[in-house]
Amino acid sequence: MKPGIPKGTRDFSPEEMIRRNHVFHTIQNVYRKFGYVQIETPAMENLTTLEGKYGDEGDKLLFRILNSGEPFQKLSKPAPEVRTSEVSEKGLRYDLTVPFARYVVMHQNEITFPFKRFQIQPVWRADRPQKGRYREFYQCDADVIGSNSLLNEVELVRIIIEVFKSLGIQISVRLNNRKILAGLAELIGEPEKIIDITVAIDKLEKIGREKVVEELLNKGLSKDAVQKLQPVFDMGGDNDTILASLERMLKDSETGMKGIFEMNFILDTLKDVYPNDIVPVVDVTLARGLNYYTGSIIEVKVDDSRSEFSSSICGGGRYDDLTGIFGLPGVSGVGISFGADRICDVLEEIGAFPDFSNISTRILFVNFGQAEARHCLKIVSALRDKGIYAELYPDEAKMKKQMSYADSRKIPFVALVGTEEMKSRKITVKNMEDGSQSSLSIDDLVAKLG
RNA sequence: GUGAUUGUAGCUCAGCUGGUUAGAGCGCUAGAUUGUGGAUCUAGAGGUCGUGGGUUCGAGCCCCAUCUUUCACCCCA
Repeated sequence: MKPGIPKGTRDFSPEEMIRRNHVFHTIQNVYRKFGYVQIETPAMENLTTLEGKYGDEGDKLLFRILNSGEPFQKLSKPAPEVRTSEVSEKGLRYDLTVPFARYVVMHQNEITFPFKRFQIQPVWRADRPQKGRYREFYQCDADVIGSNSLLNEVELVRIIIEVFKSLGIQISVRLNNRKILAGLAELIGEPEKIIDITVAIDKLEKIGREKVVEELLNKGLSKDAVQKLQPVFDMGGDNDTILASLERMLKDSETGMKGIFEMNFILDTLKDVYPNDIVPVVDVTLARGLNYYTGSIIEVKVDDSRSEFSSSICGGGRYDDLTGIFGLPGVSGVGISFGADRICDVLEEIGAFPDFSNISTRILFVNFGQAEARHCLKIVSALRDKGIYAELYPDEAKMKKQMSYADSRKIPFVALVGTEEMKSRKITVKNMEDGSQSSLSIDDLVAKLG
């Protein structure tokens, strides 16, 4: 049998894992610094938990797990009409936010609100893989649930900026508010078409004004309604200009005005508290597909001359009632999610990973035979007790082979302890970089490597 | 789901309009060098040409199907 792995999944080599862990640890450290605590949830959830939370597209991309116990046994042979629900009741998680909402409801009596949790785990989507798109990928989520304060939004933006500063990636942050989009839909008298409108508007930059108008008309909007959206197409300038013109448009929409207020609050607070940070850009065209967002919407893209990466690498927003469907209404949450795999792709592309050579074994002991190996193991053990990464070559192989092993592992020192050294209680240490050799006591060696 | 694209040695890839025994570089193994890695030289191992059908006297090359790779659309981290 020829080995293989499912489409859109990947193996990670030791070198890649070092890099990936660097990203995970950087994000995790920032989360911890801001008071977030970690949880994990199962890879699979009940389909009832997952379905209907991500829109029609999302449901299509859910990986469904076949029930165990031969679910097809009772079915007739030639492709019977069978409802998915009859053969599958579990699915792999599509994101971390919905399972988190489920977690909050199930554990509401143990949780002290506001609850600030982070979660770093893989998610699965049955997408067609392409650039920056995998069927298994890691999300690094931080959410605050049980607090309406806009200070949470402010904090999350600050976290984003700190993370990417630590990683060394230049970014741009875009900010929008679902209430503004709802206000616009209200304004043109098509409040129930908010999703269609936002999805179309989102493409403005990509496909241009005419195509967007065409798409809106196709979705059943009247010419008059589309005409009313014109100011949105023309919107430009700095944040204040955009917000001012939105205010003119939405002055009669209570929801819309609330969205504008929220945006202003977040931007003003950021400017006041973090005057040196990059400023999020107000962007009415930012839609984000996830159906459950109700307030702020955040998206981060790479803005680095060294990178061509155009997909978003972090996103988030506020959802006012995600726990409601699980039976805990009136609890608002807001969160962000870093796409670790895409971030790794970007770091790779721009060569911004730190140098991780030499973080493993520092010294390898050559194996000359049973008695020598035993003697060396004692020294190795003493070194490890001092916190020095050391290892003994397990086989009594040829010198060349053992040296090559050290070389390919980039181990900087090799210890040669044969009968001579055992007698004199010394260790011959070879520096693999310059080839120099010296004869040292254990204490000298500890001092050299420690 | 739609439209393209890819698959030949462990890796990166050649392989002419279909024509004898499918090649190279790197890597690997052994030796030159039995207590010294990288550099050099020599030798060697390694392939059902993604898979299954078809066309043909003859298929790595043409046709069909399928899987896989990569990319765009849709959507998204």
